[in-house]
Amino acid sequence: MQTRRYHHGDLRAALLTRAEQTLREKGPGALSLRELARDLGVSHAAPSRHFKDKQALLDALALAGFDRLDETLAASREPDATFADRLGGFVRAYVDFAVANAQLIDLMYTIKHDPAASEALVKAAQRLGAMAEEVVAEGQRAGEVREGPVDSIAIPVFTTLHGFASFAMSRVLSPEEVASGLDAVIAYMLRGCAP
Amino acid sequence: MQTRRYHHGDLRAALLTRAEQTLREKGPGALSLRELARDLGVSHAAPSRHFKDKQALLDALALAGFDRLDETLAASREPDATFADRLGGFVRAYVDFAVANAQLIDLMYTIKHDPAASEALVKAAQRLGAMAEEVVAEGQRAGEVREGPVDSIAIPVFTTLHGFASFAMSRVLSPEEVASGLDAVIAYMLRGCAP
DNA sequence: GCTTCAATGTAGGCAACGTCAACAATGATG
DNA sequence: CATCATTGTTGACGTTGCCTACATTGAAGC
Repeated sequence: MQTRRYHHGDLRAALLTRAEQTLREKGPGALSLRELARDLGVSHAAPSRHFKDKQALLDALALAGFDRLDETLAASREPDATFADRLGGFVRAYVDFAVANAQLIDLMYTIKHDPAASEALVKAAQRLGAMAEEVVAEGQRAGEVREGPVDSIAIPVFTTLHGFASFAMSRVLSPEEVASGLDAVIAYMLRGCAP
Repeated sequence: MQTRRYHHGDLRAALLTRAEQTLREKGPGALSLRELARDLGVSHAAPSRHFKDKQALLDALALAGFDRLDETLAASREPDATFADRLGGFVRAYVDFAVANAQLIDLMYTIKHDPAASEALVKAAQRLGAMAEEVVAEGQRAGEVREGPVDSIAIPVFTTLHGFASFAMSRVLSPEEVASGLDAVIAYMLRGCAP
C-alpha cells in the first residue's frame, strides 16, 4: 500500500483506461467525471486538467477507438491472397472488433455525427473507408472485381459491413445468427462485386 | 391568450411531440425533463405522471418512431412491380425516413441495444425485418431472387440497407454521395440477390 | 543550490438535473 | 352532491458538470 502522491503520474491515461472500462461495463450513460475521479483516488476537478470537457474525454476515447480499429484492420491484411480471402479477412476483423467493443464503436460513430467532430477524429474515420477502398481496388486490379469507379463498389461493401457489424453489436442478430450469417453476407458481397 | 387550466388536457402527447422536436433540433443530450416541463408551462414533476423515468419517455419516443417507420414502409409498397422496383422502393423509403429523422433512428437502435428493451419495442423492430423478408420472399416466388433460406438473403440485404442509411444519417456520406450512391447500392443489392 | 514558474491537483461553490414524497386541484363515477 | 382516482404542484435531496481561487510539485534557468 503505497502512500498517495500529490501527482498521479499519468492521470490522463488512467482516466481513459478507466473510462473505457466503465463504458464497456455500464454503458455511456453511467460515465461520470466525478465518479471516475473518485475511482482513481483523485479530486473531482482533477480530470479537467486533462480534458476541458466531458465531451473532450469522449472524443479522446473515440479517437483511440478508431486508432485501435485501424491497427487491427491493418494487421489483419494478407497481401497475397484471393480477393475473396482478403475481403473475408477484412470483414471478420471488423465484425470481431465491433462485437468485442460494441459500446466503443457506438460512441465512435455517434461522435462522428457531431458537426463539431475534431479533425483528427474525422481523419481516423476516413482511414477506415480508405482501407476498404484499397481492398476493392486491389481486387479490381486482379480482375476479381467488376470495373467502374471504386466508390460505386467500395461504398456498398463498406455499408454492408458496417450494417452487419451494427446488428451484431446491437444483438438484433443473436451470436449464432452472426456466426452463421457472416458467411452468407460475405458470399453476398462477393456476388455484388463480381465482374 | 387562454388562461392556463390546472389540467393540461393531453400532457403525455404534448411531451412526446415536444421531446421529438428537441431531439431533432438539439440532439439527445439536450433532452431534459425539466426543460420539457417548462416549455409546456407545467411543473417540473408533472412529466413523472406519464413517464416514470426519463428512460420511459425515450422508450416511448423510440416505439413511436418504429411505428411510424413501419407505416411509412408499408405505405410505400407497390404490390405489382418487378423485384427491382419493389426493393428500390423499400430502400428509398427507408433511407428517406432515416435522413429525415436521423436522431430518432439513432435513438431507436440505441434503445434496442438495451437488454431491458420493452417487448413492444422489440416487436416493432422485428416487424421491420419481417417486411424486408417479405420483399425478398416475394422475389424468390417470382424467380427474380436466388433460392435458398430467406434469411441468407434478407439479412445481407437489410444489413446493407441499414448500413447505408446509417452512413447517410451520420453524414459520413455527403447528401450528394447519398443521392448518387443509392443507385449503386441498389444495383449491388440486386446482384447479390440475383439467381 | 536556490528561485521561479508552468503543470498538475485540491477545495468550495453554483446551477441544472432526475427523482421522490407530501399535498392540491380536478372532473368523472356513484 | 359526495367520493376518489387521476393529474398537477411544491419542496427537497443527492448527483452531476463546470468554474474560480488556491496548493503542491518538479523541472528549468540562474
